[in-house]
Amino acid sequence: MPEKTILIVDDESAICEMVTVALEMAGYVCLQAADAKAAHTLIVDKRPDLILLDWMLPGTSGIELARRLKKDDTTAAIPIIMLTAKVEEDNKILGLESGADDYITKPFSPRELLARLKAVLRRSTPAGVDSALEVGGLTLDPLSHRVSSQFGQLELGPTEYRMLQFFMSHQDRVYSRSQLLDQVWGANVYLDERTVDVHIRRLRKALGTHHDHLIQTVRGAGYRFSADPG
Amino acid sequence: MPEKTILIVDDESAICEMVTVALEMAGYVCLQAADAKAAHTLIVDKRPDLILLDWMLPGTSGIELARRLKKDDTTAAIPIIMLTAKVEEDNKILGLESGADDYITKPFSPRELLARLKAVLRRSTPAGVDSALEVGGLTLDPLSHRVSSQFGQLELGPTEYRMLQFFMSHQDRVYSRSQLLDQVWGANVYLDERTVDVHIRRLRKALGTHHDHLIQTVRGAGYRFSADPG
DNA sequence: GATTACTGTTACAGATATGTGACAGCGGGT
DNA sequence: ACCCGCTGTCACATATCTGTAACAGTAATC
Repeated sequence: MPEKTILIVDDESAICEMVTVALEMAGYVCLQAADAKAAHTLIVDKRPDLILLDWMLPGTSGIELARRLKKDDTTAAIPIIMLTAKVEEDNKILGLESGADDYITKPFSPRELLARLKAVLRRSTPAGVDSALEVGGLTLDPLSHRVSSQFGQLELGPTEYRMLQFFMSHQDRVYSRSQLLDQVWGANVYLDERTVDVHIRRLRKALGTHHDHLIQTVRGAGYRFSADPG
Repeated sequence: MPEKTILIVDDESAICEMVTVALEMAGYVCLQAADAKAAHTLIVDKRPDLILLDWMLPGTSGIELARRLKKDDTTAAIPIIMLTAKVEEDNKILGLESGADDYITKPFSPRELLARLKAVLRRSTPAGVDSALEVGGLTLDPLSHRVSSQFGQLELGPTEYRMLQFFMSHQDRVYSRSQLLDQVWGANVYLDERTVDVHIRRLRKALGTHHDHLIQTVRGAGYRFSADPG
C-alpha cells in the first residue's frame, strides 16, 4: 500500500501530537501546521493526501481555508476532514457546504478518527488526472491503466508505467536523475541515481523500436521525453 | 433532477413528521415505517433511494436491520443514514461498521439532515438499472439474479455475484483493492485488502477457464475487468 | 588515438506482489 | 441443536519487480 501523507492543521499542539501518534502507528506520514500560512506552504510543498483541519485557527478560520483550498484547482482534489469543537448544528452544515468531506467533533477517539479517515481516503479518487494522454503515437489511459500504440498494447511494469506517465505529462523538458527519482519514486527516497538509468533502459525496451526514440538522453543533464528528435 | 424517495424508519412519530415535512419541502418523496417489518415491506415494494434509520427500534434494532439490508443483494445499494440518540463513540463506530453510510445524532436540525442527505445521495451510484449486463460472453441478469454463458449457468456466492455485477458495470477500468472493498463490500468496512485477492480467486474459479481471463491483474494497481486482453 | 567521463546493457539476489489452498467462525436454514 | 454454505484470515507457493553491481559501449576532450 502506498504511504499516505496526512496534514494536520491545528494550533493546539496537544491535539496535533495525539493525532500524529495515532496516525503514525497506523502507518501514515504526518505533517503539522499551526496556522493557515504554514498549512499552505506544506500543501504546496508536500502535497498531502488528506487534510485534518481545525475549525478554529488563528488568523484565517479553518472554514475559510477549506473554502479556498477547494476553489484552487491544484488542491481541490485533496479531501478535508474538519475538526469542530462542539456539536453545533450550523457548524456541521457550513463545514460540509464549504467543501469538507467529513467532520469530526472534538473530543474524538483515535479509533473513530482512523475509521473516518480511511473511509474518506477510500472514497477519494486516486491521484492523477483521468484523461488519456497521447504523445508521439502512444496512448496512456490512467483509468484502465493501459498503454497502447498502433501496433498494440505495451507491457509495462509498475515503475515503467509511472515513469512513462510522468514523461507523457511533462514532455519536451529535461529532467535530471534526481528529479526523476523525486517525481517517479517519491520525494523521500534515497536511491542510487544509476537506478534511473536502468529503468530508462527497461522503459525503452518496453516501448520497443517503434517508440524508444521518444526517450532522449541529454548527456550530463538527464533525460527528455519528446516526439521531436534530438 | 429526478425525484428521490426517502424511507424513514422510526417509531417516534414526531420525528417522522418533522423529517417528512422538511424533506417534502425540499422536493423529496417520503415513506414512513415504524418497525423493521414495515420497513422491509416498503423497501421491497417502493425501492427507496435512501433510508433514514433510527438506532432504536421496537423488536429488531436499527443496526441489525442495517446489517441485514446491506447483506441482501437487492438492497445493498441503498444508502443508509443512521439516527442515533446520543453521541456515543462506540455507536458511531458500530454504525459505520454495520454498513450505514453516515449517521446523525439526535437532535438534529432539518438543515443538517438535508446537507448530509444530499452528500450521501451524491456519493451513491445513480446506476442501479435492472437491465441485464452482457460482457465478454457473460450475461448477468439482476432481476433473476443469475449469471450465464454459452456453456450454461454459473454458480456464484453472494460476494462473487456483487463483485461480478460491479465489474460488469465498470469495465475497462482498474480498481484498487481498497476501491473494491468500498464498492463491493460497502463504504465503511475495514477488512484486510488481501480479502479482495481471495474473492477474486473465488470469482475466477467460478467463472471457469472459459471466462477467467476477463478478470485481469494489474500488478501494483489492482484488478480490471475487460473483454480485451492485456 | 588515448584518456576520461558518461551512459547502455546484462545478470542476479533480495524484496514485494499475487495466487492458492486450508481452516475456523459465523449465521441462516432445517 | 445441527448442518451447511459463506466469509475473512492465514500460511505457504509462485511470479514478478527492483536496486545494485559489474562490465561493455559511446561520446567528449585533449
